[in-house]
Amino acid sequence: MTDNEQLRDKLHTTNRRMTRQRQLVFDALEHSHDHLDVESLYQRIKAYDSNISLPTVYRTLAVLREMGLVEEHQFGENHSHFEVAHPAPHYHFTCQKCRHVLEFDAPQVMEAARRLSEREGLYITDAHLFLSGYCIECRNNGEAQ
Amino acid sequence: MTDNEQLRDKLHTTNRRMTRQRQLVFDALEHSHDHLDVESLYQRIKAYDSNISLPTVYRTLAVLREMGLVEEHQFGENHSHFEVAHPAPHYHFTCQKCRHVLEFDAPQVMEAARRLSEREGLYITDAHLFLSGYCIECRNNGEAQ
DNA sequence: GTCCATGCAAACTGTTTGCACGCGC
DNA sequence: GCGCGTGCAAACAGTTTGCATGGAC
Repeated sequence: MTDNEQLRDKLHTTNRRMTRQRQLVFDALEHSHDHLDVESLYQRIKAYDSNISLPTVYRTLAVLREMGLVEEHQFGENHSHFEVAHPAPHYHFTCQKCRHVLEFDAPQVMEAARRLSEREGLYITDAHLFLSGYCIECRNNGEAQ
Repeated sequence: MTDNEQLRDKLHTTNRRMTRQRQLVFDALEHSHDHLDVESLYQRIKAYDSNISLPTVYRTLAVLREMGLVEEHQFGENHSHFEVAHPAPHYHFTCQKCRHVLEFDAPQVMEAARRLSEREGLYITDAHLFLSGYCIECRNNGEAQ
């Protein structure tokens, strides 16, 4: 099943329509392996459809997130970043200087979450581990530490 | 050393002045063992000084955070929550239904961070682990899961 | 043809800034 | 008294909403 079929399918089973705009937003996220904020995403999509509006991008992202196709992250900023949902849990480090994002996994985190949920009777649906500091390049440039 | 002396001291060593407003903001955070958002904090402080302004609360929080006396958290919302800084690293779970915040520690997290930083040459200054889901009360009330 | 999705403009929330006055040191 | 801190109002960034038109099914 191609990604677009997956999108069409998920939309159909939730009584939503496949539109050019939704396809464009999803494609843009798929083809960027970055963690785009809404404004950057909007700019990229405008290259393919100069008429698309920012509210449509926001509404589409909300729909995609609701359907579980994309994930939203804050990264300690006042705006959101989005990426296509990965099957495996994964976490993020961002450099405070160059804003580069590094993804990593750490099975210890789900283990800690599992223990906590057992002890406290929680039902945990989301786990975000967000590290920040300085990456090796920024450290070497003497820009910090 | 009392907490107010600690505040006065930190202010002094960073060439800042002790004001009634700064004292009030710090006190309010100290006496609430919650994770207040700025609006709630503002409302509480207004009970002691009805003239204090919201920008002053924001400016004071920025100063306290810079001095390392308070910590800021996002909790996946579009506004910030603040708490007095704890010596030990600690993490948060919030219930998506009742918004209750549970603090916990998990040494595995710093261990994972340490390994990652060694492997990638990072200098890590902050680690936030944020879990969310449903607390035991909200599960039992059949409100979710 | 029906009704959901879009574009536009305007509203809204959380936060920050410019500026003149006031108070800590 | 000097200059940082405050209150007020206004600006700002990111996001959401109301509404009339347009397009998916």
